[in-house]
Amino acid sequence: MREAVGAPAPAGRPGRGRRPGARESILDAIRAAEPLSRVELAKITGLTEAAVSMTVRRLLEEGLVVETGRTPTGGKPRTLLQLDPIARLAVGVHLDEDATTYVLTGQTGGVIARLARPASLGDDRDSILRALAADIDTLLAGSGIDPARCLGVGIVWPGPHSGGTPADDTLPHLRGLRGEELGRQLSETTGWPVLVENDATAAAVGEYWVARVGPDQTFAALYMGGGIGAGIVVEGRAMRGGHASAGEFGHLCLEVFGPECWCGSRGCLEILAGPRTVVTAAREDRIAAAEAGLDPAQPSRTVTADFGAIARAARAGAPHCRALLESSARYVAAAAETVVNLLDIDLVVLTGPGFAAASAIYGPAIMRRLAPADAKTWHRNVTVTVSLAAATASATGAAALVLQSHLRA
Amino acid sequence: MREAVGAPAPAGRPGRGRRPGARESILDAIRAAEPLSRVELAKITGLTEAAVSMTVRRLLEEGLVVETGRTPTGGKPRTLLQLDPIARLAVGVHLDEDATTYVLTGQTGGVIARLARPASLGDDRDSILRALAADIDTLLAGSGIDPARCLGVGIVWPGPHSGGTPADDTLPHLRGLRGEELGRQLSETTGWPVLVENDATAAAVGEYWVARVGPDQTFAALYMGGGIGAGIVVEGRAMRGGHASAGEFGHLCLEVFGPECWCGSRGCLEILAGPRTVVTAAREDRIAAAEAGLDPAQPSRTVTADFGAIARAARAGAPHCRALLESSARYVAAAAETVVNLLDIDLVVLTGPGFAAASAIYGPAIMRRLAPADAKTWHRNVTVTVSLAAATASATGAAALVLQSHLRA
DNA sequence: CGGACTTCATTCAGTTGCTTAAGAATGTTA
DNA sequence: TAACATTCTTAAGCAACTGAATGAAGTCCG
Repeated sequence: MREAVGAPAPAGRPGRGRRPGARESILDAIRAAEPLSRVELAKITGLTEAAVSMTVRRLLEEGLVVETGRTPTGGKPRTLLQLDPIARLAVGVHLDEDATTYVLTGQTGGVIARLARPASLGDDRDSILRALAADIDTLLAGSGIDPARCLGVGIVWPGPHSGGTPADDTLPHLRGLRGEELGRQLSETTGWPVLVENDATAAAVGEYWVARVGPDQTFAALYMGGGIGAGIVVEGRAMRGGHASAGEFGHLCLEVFGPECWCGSRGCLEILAGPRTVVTAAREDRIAAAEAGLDPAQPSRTVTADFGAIARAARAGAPHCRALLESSARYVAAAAETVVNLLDIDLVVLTGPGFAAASAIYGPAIMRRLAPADAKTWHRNVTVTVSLAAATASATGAAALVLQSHLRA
Repeated sequence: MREAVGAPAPAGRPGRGRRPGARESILDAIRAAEPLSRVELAKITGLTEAAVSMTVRRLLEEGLVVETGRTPTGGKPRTLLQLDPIARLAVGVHLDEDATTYVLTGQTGGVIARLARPASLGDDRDSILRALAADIDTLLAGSGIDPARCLGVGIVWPGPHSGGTPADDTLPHLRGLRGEELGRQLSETTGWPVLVENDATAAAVGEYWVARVGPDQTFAALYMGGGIGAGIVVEGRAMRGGHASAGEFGHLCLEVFGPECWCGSRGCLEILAGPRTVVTAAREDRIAAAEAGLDPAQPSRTVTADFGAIARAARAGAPHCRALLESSARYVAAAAETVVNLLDIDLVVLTGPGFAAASAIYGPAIMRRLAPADAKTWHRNVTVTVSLAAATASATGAAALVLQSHLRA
């Protein structure tokens, strides 16, 4: 068991004097496979039973962990340990193209309270920040939980966690705002510590957190909202890349001489089969548009909303919409295969509103694409699943990042 | 500065009680930027000056590091530290399709002695193993170096470091041999500790080692020999994937409905533009075959050798050969862009005999492909370079793996 | 030339987080 | 009730690192 999914490193330097972290290993092991006894923890983490005992005592004193029962053995029964779900909490905020979602999440990833707001929270940065702060207060107040237990706020958007702004034209009122500025300003406004993260990366962390993925699994969370991204977790650590823009799954090249993408390159997944492209195609196909109830005279809704409408129509049997999605899915499947091959991924999780709406098409397409080479050459066993909480995965992941960065200390 | 490029983890568990490793950080820092003084090391590694001082003393006692001068400052001059290039050595062996290469390498990655042998060392496993052992002894004996300084043998092949065998039909006499068996058997035959590694991964480690790449750079070594692979190093650690088959760069999908690849999928880079495909195309094009001196009646040589001939012809101005390589390069460039976008790579190094022969075509093609989106969207600065020692990069990397796994302790 | 100053490096005491080894607690089985 | 099995805790020791003070080796300047 290695280190767990990481928040952005505290600073350029390695944590001074940090040890491999019995605390962290133990908390992560319990999270992934609770309930566990001390002896089991020792086996899993590779620590001594003595070390586990001491560390667990501290965790019990802090209230992070609780004893919840015993299982009989040949000798003294094991005392089982679990995380106290509400011992520590964090707020996750997801700034998406078509909605703003707030969740209050405990150590086990369970959603304790949630709040949905329209995407547009105000006309300028200041009013948006004030609205965010007010909503966070409302969420905490409404939950009935002691705010002292809340460790901070994680905020998630389609941009990188630092060093840049969202690349496409979502979030118009925040345009030009860099991740670190957003974090600092929101921290000043709310008084909470704030972490900023990319939506796909956060979704991956959230999935790692709530779906009890083990640190031994290499996994990718494919996220479809207004665009497509991927969060990649290797040995329990989220990959962010040198400049915090890893996971640009939408800009994998799938056609060397394909159409020009807005990113400046050609044949990207996004331009060939991204949700925006699907929506555009549906609006241009009179039958598909009618199937999905897309009004050509009123092109105003968000990509996510339109895509959802297309997916609903396809589920209801509409052939043109279904064909559009099937076509998109073949590209997404090839891109998924690329990622799986390049990184030797064990587990692919589909998440975000796009895949939540259309997983019945995309999931099987990916599995069909992976199957032949898996059987013939790689002899691996890649699992493709759909997130159980695709709609809130990113917000939960944002909160999980905050929790983890604090529980590590 | 994080942990350095990793040898395969000692065992499933985390090294029991391993500390973040002042030793490792310091050695890695010196390797990447020697000469350095103790105070500089403290700054770079984040350790205290006291800790650096103590650790360096031990390294001096062990002879790993030497003091090599002073630089004046305002006060007491700094004593500069360097690695002793021949304090510890390791043998790297590269089992390639068309040759077997041995290198004896010191701590700084410099090649102290080398030996080249034909690819086919024998007709069965036993005689191959005996030939390997004999050649390793010859190399060591001929170098005039005390064998006690040699830490072991790294062996590199086109297969995974464990859990599998080379996927294509190279190395016919070793067919069916698994990585861990090869390592164990060679260890028994030679008496040295043996590590097995994939050729592309080893090339990446070798490049990290000799080209003084810093742990802060995310980089990919693209390796072209009889096929195409990639070794990826993130935060100073080589990515191997859950089942040791990461870096299957040759099986990125670049044409969703492309031709069927031998891996069982479609449109893979390998089948569209891999060296084997280039060679086949050249042999089928009468003019290109003539340009490269490929005899259609005698199709026996290796892919690597034929590809080299094509590249030489192209360098000499042969238009058909050049066109074939340009065509291949456009696919490779798109695949490189995919990797760069997905993992936020800073540095791409081209290595292996294939790229060594044809880097003049592939390098610029990759840069041309990356440029527009870099300028328009990503605002990053990806460096594309050619390995200075492409021919021996893998063997050097194999040796580097051995050195590192020992110097960490 | 000698003292002040600057910077590099080391020493020493104290803390932390583990390890090993022994032992206490808590059950089952005969 | 004694013997056993297993889980968990305690105690002593070690290794690595930190912080703060000290020593060492130069430059600068009157």
